[in-house]
Amino acid sequence: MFDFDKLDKVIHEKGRLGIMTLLAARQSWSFQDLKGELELSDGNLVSHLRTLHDHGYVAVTKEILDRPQTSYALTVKGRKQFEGYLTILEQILRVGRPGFDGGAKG
Amino acid sequence: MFDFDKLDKVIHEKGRLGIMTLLAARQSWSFQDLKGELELSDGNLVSHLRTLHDHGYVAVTKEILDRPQTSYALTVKGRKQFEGYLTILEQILRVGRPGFDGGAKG
DNA sequence: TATCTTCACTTTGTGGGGCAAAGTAATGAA
DNA sequence: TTCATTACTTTGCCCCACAAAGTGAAGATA
Repeated sequence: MFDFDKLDKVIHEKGRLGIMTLLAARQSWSFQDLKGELELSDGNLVSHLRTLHDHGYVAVTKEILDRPQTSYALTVKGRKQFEGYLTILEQILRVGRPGFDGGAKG
Repeated sequence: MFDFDKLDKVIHEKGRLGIMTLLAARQSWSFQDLKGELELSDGNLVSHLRTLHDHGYVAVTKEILDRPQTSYALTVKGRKQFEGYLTILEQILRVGRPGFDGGAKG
């Protein structure tokens, strides 16, 4: 009926889902921009980004401009996984909307 | 940009998200049907259903036919909360798809 | 009656992980 | 040299998902 059990646990967590969605919407984000948009504590944000990096979903680029600035972007793998995740969200929307009948038994 | 931080924690858990989606798709589900569709252990399924019930999202009906049969259905509150959840999923789909530009800065 | 099964549920224990708070190294500004 | 900022680490707490095993009630079977 729908593959809810295939929802990627790495992505399916509010903080990381927020990060992944932003990274999917724009090529590159600085740490500060992510922090401003998501309202997570430093430690929390870093730790989610590390989790995503450890799974190969996010690439990290460190440089120093005026100040140190780390940038984050989706990897090919990350984008693919996120696409799969979005596909399941679409299933949920389709099934969960009134009017759907997935072979009702009673 | 999108209200990911408003995702209802009660709903945003794989097991309960599966339950809520099924309950939204059809008026009433027996315990056995839910179990068959979701492939959760008894204890796990009961505990998720209790959590949803404790939050007022799910109504429980007990009756005895051939065998004991408990049925579950969304309450008005549950449907409303789920609708709000789906709305955020739509935001995520819109923002997370290639081509979106939420006011890119770089 | 005694036994068995099914159903729905409870209890127990374990492990994982989100999260906040505080601390830190590196860099540049004042 | 003092301060602020950035990105990150460490520590600790607490919640909770999950599995496994046990329970009581009801009917079926013999």
